[in-house]
Amino acid sequence: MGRVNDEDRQTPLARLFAIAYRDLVDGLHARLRERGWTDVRPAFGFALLAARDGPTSVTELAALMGMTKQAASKLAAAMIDAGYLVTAAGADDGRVRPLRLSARGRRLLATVEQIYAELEAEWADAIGAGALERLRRDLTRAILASHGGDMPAVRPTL
Amino acid sequence: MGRVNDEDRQTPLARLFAIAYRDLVDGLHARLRERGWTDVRPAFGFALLAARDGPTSVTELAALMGMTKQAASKLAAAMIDAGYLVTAAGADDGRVRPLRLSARGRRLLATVEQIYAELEAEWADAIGAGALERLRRDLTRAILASHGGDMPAVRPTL
DNA sequence: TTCATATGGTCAACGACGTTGACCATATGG
DNA sequence: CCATATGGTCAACGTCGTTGACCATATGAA
Repeated sequence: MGRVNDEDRQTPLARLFAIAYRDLVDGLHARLRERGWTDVRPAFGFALLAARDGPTSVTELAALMGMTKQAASKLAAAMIDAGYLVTAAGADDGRVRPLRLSARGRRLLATVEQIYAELEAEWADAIGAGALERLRRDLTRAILASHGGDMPAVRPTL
Repeated sequence: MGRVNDEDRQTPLARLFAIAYRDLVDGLHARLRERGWTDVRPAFGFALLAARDGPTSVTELAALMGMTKQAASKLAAAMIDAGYLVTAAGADDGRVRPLRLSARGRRLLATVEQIYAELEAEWADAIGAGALERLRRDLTRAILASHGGDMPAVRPTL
């Protein structure tokens, strides 16, 4: 007793976050594959959410995901290729090309939301629903506090 | 009141983890740059920790970081190139090439630990030390629970 | 109207980083 | 002494993001 060994050292938060994130993302995509969605790339998830409530645009996507317009443009192209997004007409501004979910995209989104709910439910089983909500609340608070009250992009925009 | 808008929907845990992780990692590297460490790549951090308490090896590195031996080999080469690691002789097993911290690597590690402590202290200021430890405990518990009690690699080994 | 400037979006070249596959060197147990 | 496992490297490739150059449309001011 009293000796500080490796295990006594607290695991760095960064490591915990990295592990937790990959757990969820890998779990999601593993289950998607099990259910026949074999061409869903990890980056698709957040883009689907962005288009959930209405058309997005390349620039919006870029801001949400904290990447350049060029990268967002490639991502959108890949998702259009895969049949999850379609470019829609009808923007007031002639420069923007609205992106919206295709029928298949809506089906994927529904599946993603269902699987994701399962994953969070499993976390709740593991540590208790109360602890899970506490975790979400603490984490949200910490992030908001260090960003002046705004929820930042998935990756901070550089 | 009563209307469910975007902000009422709970932010997915995965998104929170992704943001939190990048916050810490980017914060660390930004401050390293400020202090003159300009050639530190994000992947170096966990490798430094691996070599903290004694020599590692490419295979150990690979296991810790959840990547292939080949990728770990490249990472080690980059860190040797940059002068943070040295290959040491003196393994019982003639196949392994022990990796240990150079003097410069030890100085970097000390700086990283100091900055990292600052970052966690800022989180503690933001949400309270108690809440931060609670967060760490809940998260650790959740991860361990879904991995049969072992702390997994940063990225799950495939 | 017209021009300067800002903004949405694309194309092309490149770089960082990981993967697979083939291969060599050393251990280790019949 | 050989079969097999394990530590490590080299080479080719894929994914995904970046920078830089560029085009098209808006917008405000002269």
